[in-house]
Amino acid sequence: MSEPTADSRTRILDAAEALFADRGYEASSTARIAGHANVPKGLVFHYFPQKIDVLVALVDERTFVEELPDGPDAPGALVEAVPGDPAGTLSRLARRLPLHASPAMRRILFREADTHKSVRERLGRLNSEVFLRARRALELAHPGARGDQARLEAAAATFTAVLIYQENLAGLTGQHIDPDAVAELIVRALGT
Amino acid sequence: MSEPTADSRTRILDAAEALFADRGYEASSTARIAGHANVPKGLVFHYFPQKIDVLVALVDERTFVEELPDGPDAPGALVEAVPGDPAGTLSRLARRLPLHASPAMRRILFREADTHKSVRERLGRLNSEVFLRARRALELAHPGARGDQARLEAAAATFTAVLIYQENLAGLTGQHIDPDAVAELIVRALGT
Amino acid sequence: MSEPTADSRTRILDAAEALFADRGYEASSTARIAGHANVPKGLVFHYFPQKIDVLVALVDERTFVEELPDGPDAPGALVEAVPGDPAGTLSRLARRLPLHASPAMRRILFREADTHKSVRERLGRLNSEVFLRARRALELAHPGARGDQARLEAAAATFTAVLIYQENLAGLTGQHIDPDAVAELIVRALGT
Amino acid sequence: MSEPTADSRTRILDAAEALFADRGYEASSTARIAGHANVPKGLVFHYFPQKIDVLVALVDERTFVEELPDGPDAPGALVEAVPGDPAGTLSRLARRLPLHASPAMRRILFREADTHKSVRERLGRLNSEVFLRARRALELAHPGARGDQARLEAAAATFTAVLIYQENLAGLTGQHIDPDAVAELIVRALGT
DNA sequence: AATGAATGAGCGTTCATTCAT
DNA sequence: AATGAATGAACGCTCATTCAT
Repeated sequence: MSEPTADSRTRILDAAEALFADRGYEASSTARIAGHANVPKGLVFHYFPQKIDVLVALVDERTFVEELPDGPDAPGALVEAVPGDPAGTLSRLARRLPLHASPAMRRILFREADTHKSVRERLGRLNSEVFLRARRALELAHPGARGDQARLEAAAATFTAVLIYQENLAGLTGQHIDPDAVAELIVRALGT
Repeated sequence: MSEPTADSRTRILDAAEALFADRGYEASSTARIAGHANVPKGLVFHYFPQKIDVLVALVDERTFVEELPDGPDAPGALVEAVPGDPAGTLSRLARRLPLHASPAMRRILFREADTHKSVRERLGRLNSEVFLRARRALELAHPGARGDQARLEAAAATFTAVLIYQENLAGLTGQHIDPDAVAELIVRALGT
Repeated sequence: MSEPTADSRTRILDAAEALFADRGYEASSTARIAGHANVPKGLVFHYFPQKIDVLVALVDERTFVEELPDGPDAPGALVEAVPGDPAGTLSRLARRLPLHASPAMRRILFREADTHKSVRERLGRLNSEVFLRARRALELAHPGARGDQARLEAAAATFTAVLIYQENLAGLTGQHIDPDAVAELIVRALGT
Repeated sequence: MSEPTADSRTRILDAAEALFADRGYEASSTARIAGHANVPKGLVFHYFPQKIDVLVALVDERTFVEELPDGPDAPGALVEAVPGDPAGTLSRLARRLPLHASPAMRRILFREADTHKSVRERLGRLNSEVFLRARRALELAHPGARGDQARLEAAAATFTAVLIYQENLAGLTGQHIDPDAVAELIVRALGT
């Protein structure tokens, strides 16, 4: 038995996700959200007392940053890590960002981050996570790099920044950056 | 000796610069701009027929991307370039972005880029300029890197991205990146 | 027993009808309409998304052109027609214009016709209807007038124009025209 | 020697004439008039202290109702009158309205009449004049019609109304009326 | 006579939010 | 839980008019 129409709350969130991604939070009125969701205007405020709560709920419920389980040294924590192949490891990380979110939610995450604290926090968590993984991957690949802690951090931070903002940057500046090339670069910089 | 009161148009732009940087373009009403500038509401529209024209005027008049003079090989074109010291050259570039703009205008440039074409274009110009200079610096430092054109470009693009977005990224993700460390990293990656 | 207060939408239309008739559409602000209707400004736009929709609604809902029922020869189609008494027939038509509308709506109909298409269309319908009835009346009265089709049409058009614009003309030019006298004139012109 | 550019006052009136005819008095701002006239905004108010004065000046200076000279029986007063040819006389009147005004000024005259007293007065004068001439023409043609004074007046008023509003009516109702046919009709109505 | 900056009331419209039902 | 009428502050913008120069 297939579901009937999704329930109102879900439909409201669906509509908001599409609209926020398309035109931004400010430019999406609650009335329009209700219209797209095909629910009466008042119902939006029944579920979400303030407009901002819709955004918060979206970020809470529809983005998920996959965190490294257990301690930093837990076995199997980093599926993509392959000792001895640091560039490949980073490339795989690039292709499997530890972020579960629709493309629309990704756009929202970047677009609203500088105006809304809860969004910014989620983005910060994503950043930490990617940074952590990149650093771990580099550590695993270069067991000797211990003395170069500072350089390793800079490498991980650089990779993280480029990786997370890649899409965004291309839209703003028109310049495309290939994450694989950056991965290779980073690895060379730390190379034997 | 204090200046006489600046003329109204300047006061309007001053107020807008401060407000746009502080709360964003959308959230700064024309009435508030007029209030801060201490001019009547109508005067804003006397000088700037549409609100967006205030933003455009700010970007036009208060940001300036310093472009490389003459041809690509003009002497003195790249004041920060010192052959044989690529890392230092990049570091100097990091400290002297070819962008003349107040801190407030920089915030505006990054913040409004994805919503307003004219802002995006200015940012694109800045990006190109930094990329060009970074690439030139790396070429000068590594005359032998000719065969590695692709890697050189990736290096320049990576450095540019980190450099331009550094401030922004720190605000969004809480992670600080030291441009000097990135410069050193990049240079190492291109190796001897 | 006085009616309970009419609902808001009705009160808005009442206020607009009075104001549009009194000072014209352009000169009646939405704020003033709301004030007269004793409703908050925003409510006007709840019911009528654009100001023009108020005028359109008035014309749609508060003017009605009574069209000739059935086919052109339907019995009883033209209640005022009395064969053999064409002047009387026209006079009766003059006294019972096939237009159901308050005096205020009539003023609005004439006043806004040249600026607003929907008003003009309604007025055009009224004109056609009066013309049709006048022509029919003359045909019934002068069964022999078949050869004079052109003259008959001119007569009907003349009568229609004078009849419909009578009130308007008196206001503009100060000259009053007696529809009965025109009816008699028209009939004489078409001879025995 | 041809004139240099017309003087400012004239240019302002030219611009206002074109704009008022095109979009109406209310919808033509003084700033736009100044723009079209290529004069500074302030100058409009130098010549015409209030906006309405522009309209008044246009009507005063650019429309002229040619009045019957001398007394009502002055010889040669009615150039188009030809005793014995009343229909022809009326037709000639239709073709040579005693109104000197550009097509633009005619539009203004009809359009603004119901909102502006000075315009309405000028239109009233035109109406009287046409009425007078039509009545005189009919009197000359039908010397015996003395007993029918009332009918003669109705005939003249009908002809006047149709003649003056002909163009206007066609625009509003889509119905065209041929003044010659009306002339013939009127004359038949008074016929021998 | 000529100029354009200055003024402020008012306009149509939007919108988040409230609330009685 | 569900509804949509009601509310009023605020928004971007227009405009006739004033006035110092």
